[in-house]
Amino acid sequence: MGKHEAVTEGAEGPVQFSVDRSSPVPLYFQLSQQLEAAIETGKLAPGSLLGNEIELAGRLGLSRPTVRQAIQSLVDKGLLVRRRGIGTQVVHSQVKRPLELSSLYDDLEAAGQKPATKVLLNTTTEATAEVAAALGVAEGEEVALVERLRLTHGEPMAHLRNHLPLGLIELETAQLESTGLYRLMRNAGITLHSARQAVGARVADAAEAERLAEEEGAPLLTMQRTTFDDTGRAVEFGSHVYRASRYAFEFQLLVRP
Amino acid sequence: MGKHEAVTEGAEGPVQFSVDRSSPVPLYFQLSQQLEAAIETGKLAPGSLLGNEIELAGRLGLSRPTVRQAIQSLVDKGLLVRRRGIGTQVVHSQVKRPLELSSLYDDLEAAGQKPATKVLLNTTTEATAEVAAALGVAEGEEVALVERLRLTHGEPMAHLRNHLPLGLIELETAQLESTGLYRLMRNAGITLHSARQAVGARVADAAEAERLAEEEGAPLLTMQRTTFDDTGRAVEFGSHVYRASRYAFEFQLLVRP
DNA sequence: CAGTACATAATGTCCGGACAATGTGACCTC
DNA sequence: GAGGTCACATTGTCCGGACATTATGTACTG
Repeated sequence: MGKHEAVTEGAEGPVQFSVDRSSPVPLYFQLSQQLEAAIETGKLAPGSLLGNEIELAGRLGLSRPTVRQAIQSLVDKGLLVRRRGIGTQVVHSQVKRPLELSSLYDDLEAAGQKPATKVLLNTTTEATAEVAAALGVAEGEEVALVERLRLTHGEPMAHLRNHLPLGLIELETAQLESTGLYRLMRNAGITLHSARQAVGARVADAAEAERLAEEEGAPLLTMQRTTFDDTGRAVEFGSHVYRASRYAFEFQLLVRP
Repeated sequence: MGKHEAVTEGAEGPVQFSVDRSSPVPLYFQLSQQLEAAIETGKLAPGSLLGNEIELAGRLGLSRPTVRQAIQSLVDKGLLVRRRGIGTQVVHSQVKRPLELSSLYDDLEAAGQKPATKVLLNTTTEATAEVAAALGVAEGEEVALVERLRLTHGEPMAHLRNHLPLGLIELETAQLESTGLYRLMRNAGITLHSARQAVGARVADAAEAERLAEEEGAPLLTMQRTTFDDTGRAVEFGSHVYRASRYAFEFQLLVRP
């Protein structure tokens, strides 16, 4: 199969793109990945124009809709901005990543913190009113309960309590200690779709302080999260407490046009 | 101009859609709005199939790409889920709204809380190292500074401190007390694009406690936010403190597939 | 010199079709 | 009856074109 190539004027000379029609990877996806890589490595400088869609399509041997689909996916990610009559520009700010439904485990791992997990509890319990409402089950119904302590550098960082409906996934303590809950759920074939979160703060009582190696009255960051799969089922309800002295939520968010 | 209509089987009978080709509103947008309205009012029941794209297009007198564009926008909003070989389903969870770059003012107003704002400070100051780094200006450069107290039911809820580059917008105290900062910026022609946020917690010191009518040692929720416009300029740096006893961040987020 | 009108360039919208990939269910075979 | 095979339905990808809309710059006009 022939490879088509195209050149776009970057900051330090031209940037090359090419697509492989014999690959099973969709053409628009090939292009969007190359564009994203070029942007992230700085080969496409912030603020620079991308060159018009028609010509880019022609040079790559693609149709304009395909090129547009590639560009659109990066616009949705916040990496590009389109201006009618002007062109498409590389956004010029420190966009890192938008808010994702990532687990604390993944966050820490990405930050190179090598998180450790200690499973305090892995059992079942009767759903309280709050848990039942969140998971959409009857009050008093049996649900899975996991309590974990997340540590970095041997120091506790957060206390995580999760309730899950039964029959969804078999949680083994060993797995829980070696990876994050979301990864386990994804591996079990559950398609995470959305989550509803609430973030607040309170001060530690004696028991919490003890668990987290803080003093009584220390500030704590709290998060409650209900996660849904793509059928709309609630698949997890989490009630977490973080030491404010050691953790803060950081995220990027995009304005939907 | 002829109107085409289409019927999709909903929960309690058929749902009608129609597009008006004489309208300047894009066809895909007309359709997506009607679909969204039907979903929100429950005329399209959660979990119900949408009917295949080809037929829907035919009945509306639209092409399939146009119908797909309408559906895609709702998939991006998390309202619909596509399954290859199956069809398009109405997601059936309590999706309310994804995380948006909304101001506290809008949040409270939407919740029917009638927020009041008291401007404590509306002046300029020299940028500290932190502010300079966030706004991308030189340390010591003159920037605008606004401090506001946000109240509901006569009770303080949050202390808001914002730094802005000079020359971007003229902030008048009267306007600041009657609406939110983001709305003022949008009205001034600034296109908000993305923001980087950090949410943490700490306990109140004596001065903060006094300002917020809390006691010393009370838990506070803190947020720092840098907002960028679509050219990548930092247009605002906010450093806010909320009374944890009266406020928590709530939001919905979607998993990007 | 200022203001308008026009040409130009780029993205936005829309069409009609083609083939591929995938999940479901029915049918058939053993 | 159990299992595999195949037809079918549906979304996924891609094409090539057409016209509309909007912003920019230029040339013309008063």
